[in-house]
Amino acid sequence: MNALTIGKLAAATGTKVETVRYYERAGLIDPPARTDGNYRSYRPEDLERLRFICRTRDLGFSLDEVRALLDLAAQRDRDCGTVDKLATHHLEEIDRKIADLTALRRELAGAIASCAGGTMADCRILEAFAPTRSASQAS
Amino acid sequence: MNALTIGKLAAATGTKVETVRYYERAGLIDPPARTDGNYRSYRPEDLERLRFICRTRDLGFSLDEVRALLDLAAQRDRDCGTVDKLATHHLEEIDRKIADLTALRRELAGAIASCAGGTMADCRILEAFAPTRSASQAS
DNA sequence: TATGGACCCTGTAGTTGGTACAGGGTCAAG
DNA sequence: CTTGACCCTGTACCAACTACAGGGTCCATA
Repeated sequence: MNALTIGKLAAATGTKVETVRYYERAGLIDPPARTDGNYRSYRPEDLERLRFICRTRDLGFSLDEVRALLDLAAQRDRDCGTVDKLATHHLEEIDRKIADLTALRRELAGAIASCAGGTMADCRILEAFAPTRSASQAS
Repeated sequence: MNALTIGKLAAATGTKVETVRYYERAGLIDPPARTDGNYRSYRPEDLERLRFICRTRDLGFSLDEVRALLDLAAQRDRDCGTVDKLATHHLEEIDRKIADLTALRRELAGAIASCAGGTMADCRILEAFAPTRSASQAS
């Protein structure tokens, strides 16, 4: 009745049709029923599932992690400690990335700040990128 | 005399041999001279160049940007404003990434904090990943 | 001198998470 | 009945490597 075409499903979640098909190939969503004309026909639950996938992807989980979360969510009687572990691990990774980017940002900002213009030959930014101070001599 | 094999070059920069060959294919480093046995033979300048590439890659520049920086650095008499622009633009991107990750971190941390354990069925983390509160009813 | 192991060569395929066609079929409105 | 929007499959492409497979080279040691 309230079946959805792939286009509607994609539109409802802000994904692209190709991405939905890709998720099917990747085993994140089950192959749906087909209409007489061989169109994919989705049920409301499929929309929920896709929304879950989009949300977790937005939160930076890899497709493998999303798969794991979906599997876990399906086992409704089990303890949710595993989910907590997965999420916490992901949080740590995010923290690592932020720390890396912050360090990198400081370095780059320092290099930029030290440049007073002029020619390439005495550009402090390029100098900061060259690992030895003699990087630009010699023939 | 002080010619380097690809292995030495890679070791001296902390890259892998395959990566060096990849950079050659990608046009970041010139095809070096070959020995009688058809081994690549690198000069000290090549080491400098590879170090520059590694350093800028570490700072998060894309290979395209690295290529541009290398081209710019070679034009020693020109004004270095372009380098400044490229670096500043990259810095802005890093800031964007940090901001994105920070927002995401907050969301994820919130979800994790709200979970008090129990079964999947009442896991707050999973709930936070489900976009509608009715995501788990109906057969 | 022979041989073994460390190194090098080319070429191709895989990774992640999609995106972009090409070349068709289907469906609903006018 | 035609037009245009949508759908189908299959394949190739993106970054930036990485990992083989199947061979060749080099050199130290027995």
